[in-house]
Amino acid sequence: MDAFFVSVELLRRPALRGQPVVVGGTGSRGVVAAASYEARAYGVFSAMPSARARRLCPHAVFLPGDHTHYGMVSERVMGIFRSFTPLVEPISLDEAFLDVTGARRSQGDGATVAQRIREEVLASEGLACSVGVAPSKMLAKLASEAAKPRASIDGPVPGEGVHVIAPGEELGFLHPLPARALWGVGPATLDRLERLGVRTVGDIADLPEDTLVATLGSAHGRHLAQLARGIDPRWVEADQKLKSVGHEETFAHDRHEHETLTREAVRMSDGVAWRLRRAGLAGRTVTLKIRFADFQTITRSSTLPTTVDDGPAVARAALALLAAVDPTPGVRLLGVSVSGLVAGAAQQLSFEDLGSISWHEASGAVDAIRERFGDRAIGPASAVGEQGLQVPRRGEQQWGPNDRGEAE
DNA sequence: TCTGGGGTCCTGACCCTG
DNA sequence: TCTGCAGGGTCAGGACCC
Repeated sequence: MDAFFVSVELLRRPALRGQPVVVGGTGSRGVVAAASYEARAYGVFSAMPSARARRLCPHAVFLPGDHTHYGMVSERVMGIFRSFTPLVEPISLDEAFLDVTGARRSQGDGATVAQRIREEVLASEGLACSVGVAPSKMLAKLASEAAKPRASIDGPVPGEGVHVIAPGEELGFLHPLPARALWGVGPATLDRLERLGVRTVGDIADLPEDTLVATLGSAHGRHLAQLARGIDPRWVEADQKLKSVGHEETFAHDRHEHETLTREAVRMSDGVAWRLRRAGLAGRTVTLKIRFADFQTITRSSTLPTTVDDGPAVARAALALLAAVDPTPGVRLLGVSVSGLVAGAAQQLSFEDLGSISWHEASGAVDAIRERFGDRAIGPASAVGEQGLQVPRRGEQQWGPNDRGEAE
């Protein structure tokens, strides 16, 4: 999807069309989630600190993101994709891989299917998307980027909408691209590659695989060597299993006291456990993540004897890890996640009782109350702060806190 | 300039076990 | 009993993706 979050907002606020619009965190610690092509012309890009975006483009309209709404629109768009092929692998809210090999006889070739998908998404949702058609996932992804509109100081330059890389054309397309274009080449890898004199994907392809392995490690080196030669054997996987569920928040102001962090950890544990139960999952490993004021980030994890899916059990493990951390230098981010997931309820019930019922049964009652009265109707008493009960919702603070310290 | 949130995957260190 | 080794699990950190 092209500038997905911005495009969705423009449907709700058509008066903003043609203006620089930025969606993301609006506080001083927020980041840009998406920028309209008009804003991009000023050098505003996603993942950029919002404060910097404001300096670059002070007259832009800044909107807080609405993750819930984007999620609903995304579901509908994915539904359109699935009407063309069941083999849809979502990468994010606004991107997906589609394997249309089996649909060619009934729907036409890749380019035809791509064009029909674009027309359908535009007609149903009013949203523009760009499609890459290629023999492999990585090439399709790069082709879709080649098909996108471009920002310029004279306004957005329309893209071709559909870009096709036919068999035999892979290396001609791939090798002139900058090395950074390859999936798996981020700032750190690029830095190492540049020390080898690498500038383009073709340069990577010219390097012996042994050199890449010695520079980047075995798995990463071999993987990049293959990608640079246009070899990408990964299939489109329609039903990928979730491997971890977590929640983390950057605070508007650093926290220095154990008491505050304990309350936050209980609140997050409750939210994570609730999401696990709704997904029908339970996990064994609880990880606590802490980012200090100087941006040093540590993780501490604990693997439990049995799987857990209730808030008190997750919180117990998280608080035990938190107890060993000194928060006095200032903590800017706290996170709780659960991994080692298995389908189904927790293996063993907690022995702690609430009178005559177990925590597991209590969690079921909590879920029923939230189902009926909303997610903030009930929660752990120890998580109640000055603003009342704050059960974390997935993505509600996706792009950073506002300066009042509230979720956006 | 001052850096979000939700994820996945990889690597290396360390420990335990056979 | 001690030592070496291999393999697996755990833990922590880093890099990357959108």
